[in-house]
Amino acid sequence: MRVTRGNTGDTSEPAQRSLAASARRSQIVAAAIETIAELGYAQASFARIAERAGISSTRLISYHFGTKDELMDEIVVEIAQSADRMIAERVAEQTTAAGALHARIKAQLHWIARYPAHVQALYEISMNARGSDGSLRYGMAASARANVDALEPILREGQRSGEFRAFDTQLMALTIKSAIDAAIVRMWQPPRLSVEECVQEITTIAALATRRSS
Amino acid sequence: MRVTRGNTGDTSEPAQRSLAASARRSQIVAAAIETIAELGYAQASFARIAERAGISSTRLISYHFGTKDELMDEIVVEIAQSADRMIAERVAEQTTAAGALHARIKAQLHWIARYPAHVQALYEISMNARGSDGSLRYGMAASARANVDALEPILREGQRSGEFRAFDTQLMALTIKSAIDAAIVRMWQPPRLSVEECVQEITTIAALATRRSS
Amino acid sequence: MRVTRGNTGDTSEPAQRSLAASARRSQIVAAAIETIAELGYAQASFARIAERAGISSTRLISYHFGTKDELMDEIVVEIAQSADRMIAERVAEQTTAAGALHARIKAQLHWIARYPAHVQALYEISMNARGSDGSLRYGMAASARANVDALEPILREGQRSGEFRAFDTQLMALTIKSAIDAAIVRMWQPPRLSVEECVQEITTIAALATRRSS
Amino acid sequence: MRVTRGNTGDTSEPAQRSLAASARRSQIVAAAIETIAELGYAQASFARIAERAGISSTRLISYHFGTKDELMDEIVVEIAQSADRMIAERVAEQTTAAGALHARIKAQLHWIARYPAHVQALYEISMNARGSDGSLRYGMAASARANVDALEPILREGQRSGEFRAFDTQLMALTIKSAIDAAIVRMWQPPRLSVEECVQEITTIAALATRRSS
DNA sequence: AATGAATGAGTCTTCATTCAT
DNA sequence: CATGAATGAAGACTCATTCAT
Repeated sequence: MRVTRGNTGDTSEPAQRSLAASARRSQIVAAAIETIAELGYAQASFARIAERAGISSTRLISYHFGTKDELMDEIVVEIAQSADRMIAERVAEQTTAAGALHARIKAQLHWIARYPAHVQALYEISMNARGSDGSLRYGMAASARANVDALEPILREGQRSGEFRAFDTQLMALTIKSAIDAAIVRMWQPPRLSVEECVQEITTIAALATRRSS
Repeated sequence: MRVTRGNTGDTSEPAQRSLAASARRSQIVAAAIETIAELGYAQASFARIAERAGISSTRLISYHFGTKDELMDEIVVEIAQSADRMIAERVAEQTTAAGALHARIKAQLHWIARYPAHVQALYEISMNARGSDGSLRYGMAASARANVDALEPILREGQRSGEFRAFDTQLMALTIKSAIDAAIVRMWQPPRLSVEECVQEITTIAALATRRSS
Repeated sequence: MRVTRGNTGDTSEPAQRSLAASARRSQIVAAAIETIAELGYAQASFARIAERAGISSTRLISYHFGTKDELMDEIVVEIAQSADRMIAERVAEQTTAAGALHARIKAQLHWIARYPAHVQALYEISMNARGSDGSLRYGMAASARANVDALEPILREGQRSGEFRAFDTQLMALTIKSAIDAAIVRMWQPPRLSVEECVQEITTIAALATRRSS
Repeated sequence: MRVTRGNTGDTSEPAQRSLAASARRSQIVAAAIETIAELGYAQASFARIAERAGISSTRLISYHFGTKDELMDEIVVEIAQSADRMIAERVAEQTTAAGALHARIKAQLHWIARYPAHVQALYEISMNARGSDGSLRYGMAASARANVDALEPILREGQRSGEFRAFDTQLMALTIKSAIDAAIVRMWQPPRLSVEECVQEITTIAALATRRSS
């Protein structure tokens, strides 16, 4: 991992990205996501990303994004927004904690089913991108954190309202998030389950694991 | 230019490793595990491994293991055996499926707590080691497969004996495995839970998710 | 470990070489030819070529040519063109087969005398450059083939017109080509013969070996 | 090419090879010849030779031969003796220069046809083996010299006796040697000529090129 | 907004040879 | 007669980044 020195020498890098990201930027981000998803983080060199993006020189990437880390930052944000757009609204309209939990699991699984490359890429990046000191740039659980952070309030609310039993909310949130990850494998590797089947199984497990014992 | 042709090139690789792996081999494997766990797979170069092992030249590694892939193979086997030694016997003495499931979760979590570097390293290797065609050498779920394969028979037996309800055994196995992974995060990242607390939480969840509804 | 996948790895190899090969490319090709001629193919490492070319890093070579094989391809083409430019026209103006044969031998020998390094380098490359399967990249007779292919039509025409006797045209072409190679030794190793003396001897031999017996 | 330092340290290398070369030595020499013939000089590493010889360690090679150069020396001698045994006697019984020339060409071609690997290996070694100063260890024409040195006396005798016309005997010897080399290509690369056909063609050419004009 | 040229550090692997026993 | 262990040098090639225009 290279020591990032300030790019003092460069004279003409676009100082502030325009509000509407340029087509070039999107093109590169898309190519990077595909490349990372397919070949893995370590193999996703500027050269291979450029090749997939159909641009002649890697210089365009560093021109638009500066360093590789900055490109990754943008990718992570892009993917997170993609998921949020699809998930948040479906949860908002729920009134009970159990309903919100169910809705969130369902929406999450549907997003995963729809954007497999995004899932893979986010995973690769969060597990491999490291700073110059060797530590993970996005944290080992970066891909998890967003989901966990969104799940925990639901769980706490369920406990407060009496819908859910007592348990460690953070670990339960992690477990549900992990169960969703498990469903990814079940959806992608034969013998495959459908999205709906996974939703059925996971929501059942979540319900059993969280509800007050009768 | 490289005439790829097995590793015939290595002058005199020890043809048959002695039954008790040499001290040097163990030393290198241990250093490699530590390096991978701390810095990640991509950063675990021969140079860094050699440095940690306290040997003068990277040549010693390729001398003993041939290629990096072969070193990784040995590490994976070593780690798997380490886990098996600790887990298998504790499960064997159980008579009920629920008991076996409980014992396995507990033993697994204790192994994880005891050998964190092994866990990390196995994870890094299985997620990053790739063959020349770009595919994962140990499969995306390699670190999972062993556990899943061990869990599923327990679940099926539980369904057969009537202890467990009906569910997709493979997905349930994956989910339990993932719940254990989730506990890893909970054990390692503050605010930390103790091993016993994790055992308590996870076994409860597993019991609730699998038992016949009353 | 190496993910062999074309030379996608090179960050930004110049996509399309400008029509007039850049000065740098020519400089490197020239240095490579000299190095190969003097030290032999196996010793002509990027490091030694770079040193002779007076460039700071071997990276410049792989930047401009990608791989060593591609550099060799360029050298071979360059040398072949050099020879063709000098030889073809002198043969074209001949009207008889005997005349053409004589002209070709003469032109070939003059080219050899003038570009000894090119001759040596072409020889070294064709005899040593090998593909990943171990086979010769340019064929054992690559340096010969061009000459043989040029000679054979002349010989066949001579037989057709009745100037020449019956013989195996391919073997005769090979023999004449080899006789020219023999003259190389005679020109370069003491006691030396002059180019003209060699022309005289070889054309005499060729004439005697091909003409219709009286 | 490594600077050969005296092997002062080694305590037990066989000081003088026994008169009858040991079976091990022959085995290694044979494996080396095959390896060089098939893969080329540069690829004929100790490791690959050992592999083909079926011995476990390259140490055996350096044990028996000291350095690679010494192994090559032995190979060259071995091959030269092989050829001499087969050729010399057939020439000796000739009484005329033309007869001797004919006999030598024939015997040479038959040896080539019979020991193709020896031919290839000798060629590879003479063209590639270099000393620490970069110069060819056996000379560019090493494989040629023996034949040339044997041919020239025949040619001079033929000129003295009046059988042959005036020509540069050294160049003629080289040319005939080269014509034989040409026949190698003709014998080994399709469309193939038989040995006898090659003998016929080459001896005809040699006769036409050398005899007194009528 | 884009591009060509250049670069130094780093990767794994291969090499013949030497030190021990 | 044989072998296991170790080694330093060198190989081609890949990497993200910077300098120019």
